[in-house]
Amino acid sequence: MTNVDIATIFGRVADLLEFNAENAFRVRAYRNAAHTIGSMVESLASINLASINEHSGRSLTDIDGIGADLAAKIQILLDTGRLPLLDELEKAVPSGVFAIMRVPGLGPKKVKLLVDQLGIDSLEGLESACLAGQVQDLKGFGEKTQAAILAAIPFAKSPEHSRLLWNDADSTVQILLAWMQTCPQVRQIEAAGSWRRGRDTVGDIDLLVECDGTRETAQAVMNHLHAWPGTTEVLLSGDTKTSVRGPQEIQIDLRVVEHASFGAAWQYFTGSKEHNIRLRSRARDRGLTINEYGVYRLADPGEAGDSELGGKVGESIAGTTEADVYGAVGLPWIPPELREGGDELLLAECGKLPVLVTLADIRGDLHMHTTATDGTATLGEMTRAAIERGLEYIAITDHGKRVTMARGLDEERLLKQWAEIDRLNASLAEDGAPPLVVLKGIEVDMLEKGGLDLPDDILEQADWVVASLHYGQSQSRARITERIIEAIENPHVSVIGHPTGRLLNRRQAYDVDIEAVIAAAARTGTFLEINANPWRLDLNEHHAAAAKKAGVKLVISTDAHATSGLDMMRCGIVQARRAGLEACDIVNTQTLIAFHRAKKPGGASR
DNA sequence: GCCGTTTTCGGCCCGACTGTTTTCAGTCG
Repeated sequence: MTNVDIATIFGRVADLLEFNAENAFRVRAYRNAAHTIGSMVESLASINLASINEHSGRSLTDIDGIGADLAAKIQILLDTGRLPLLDELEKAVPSGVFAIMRVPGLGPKKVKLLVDQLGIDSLEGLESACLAGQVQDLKGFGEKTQAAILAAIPFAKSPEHSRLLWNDADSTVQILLAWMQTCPQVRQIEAAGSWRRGRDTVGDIDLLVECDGTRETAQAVMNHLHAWPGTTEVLLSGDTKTSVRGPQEIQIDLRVVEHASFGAAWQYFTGSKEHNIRLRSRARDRGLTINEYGVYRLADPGEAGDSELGGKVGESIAGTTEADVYGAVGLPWIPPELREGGDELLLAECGKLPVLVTLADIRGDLHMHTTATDGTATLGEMTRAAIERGLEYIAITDHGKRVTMARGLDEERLLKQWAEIDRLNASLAEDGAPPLVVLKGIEVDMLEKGGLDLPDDILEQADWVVASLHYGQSQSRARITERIIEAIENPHVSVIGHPTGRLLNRRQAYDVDIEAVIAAAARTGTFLEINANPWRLDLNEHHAAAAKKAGVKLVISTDAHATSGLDMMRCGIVQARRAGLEACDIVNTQTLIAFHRAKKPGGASR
């Protein structure tokens, strides 16, 4: 049982408990546990073993949100691979329920009614019941609800709606912001939600607009979104809030607020939900309450009234800016990338928030391809593009010969490329200080049978060696882990490229003991990559944070296959920020001289 | 089901929108 297995089981228990209308806080406890466990790198099995053997002070109940009961359930899962509670729940609930729950507008209560009263246990059954007019007669349903369900069934039937990659969502966000700014009633507009927190994928887009506070202007702003050429459908529209469907089926939520509430609303709509729950709990402890309109004292509820656009009229403490909202509960402003309901409030409280790395900190890019293998730009073109972007050094890392599909380089072609790089560097340096230094690199492949696809006597001549695993991804966890650790132990390997191999929305990571990989990297001084390609973002934020904790330095690289690929660096930066990384944790924020000093001994030095 | 410089019991974030209602429940974020 891996952490992910256990998290999945707890999530399923939460779903089923919710369907049974169990205590909402019990449901939340299972969901929280699933979320926490799913993002942990340290395996529950090893924590459990350590606590049983009593040679460690750490036990399962030390994990935030895991009490005696859940700890016992985790142990049962580790011992037997099954959870009796889940088996029981699944026996009592028809399996088609989860498909029905995916119909927008149908939650646990309504679905339970459909199941209990009409015996519906599938989407098909639901469809025929609607067509027969049976659904509208149920208590709490009606004609409109029945029609809405019927209209939404195709949506629920279609294959899992995948979330947008952050980079794709970002493009839509930029277009939307520009469009909305052409609306004269818009005084200020910002995007919030998971896009702002920089999650690797984004489920919907949240926009926040400030206007003068009257109903008419709020309506005009919402109408402007309805009129956006990308809007395909208006899902709902009230006094201050509207939702539409946009390109690629993405849902866009727009909220209109007054100036005095803008910061509170931005904070609220940025989330995450868990972060907001913790922040609001903290407010309650201090006799305050936070909503999207501001921070208020918890006194004289009778005095509270409503303004035209909603919100309490009473003793408001803060709300104009986010910093004021955090300040009202005694905290400094917290960067959105850290707002996931982990330990960020604690760090903020004791003044230990990291100073997160920014794009401006980056001096080099250490993973890219050229036309020598599967890139679309030549060595010269990539170099010019890097200079235009203000980089001080780059490493050319075309594929090694194992990647035959990309015409991977053998010894002869690689040495030829390196000679070309020597000449290029010389010409760049002709007029004094070179604008940029090109490093002689290679992306070697970790072979299925072990070892690398180029020999050590070649690799020792390189400035920079990326080792990646492209083949044999379905091998066992033990075998894949062994292959990667063997590469880490090679003195010439500088960094492990995209260490887990995931492709978002397309392919799972290969099965690898990432804890062991991180430990080996720490032991040998090998770097780990945060691959900035929007499909990869690999390592993910949890792994990258664990690497930092273990003392491993990270490299953010674009893996560019075209000059435009160099611009993806910002995606990697966002990922690194989510991991809480500072400039000093990232190798390619260093000057070229410091970078050479930081590499492990074994490679060539310039 | 978790959690505790007030607590081992009694709390647990907060509000908009819709449809079905006649004051509110369910859903969603």
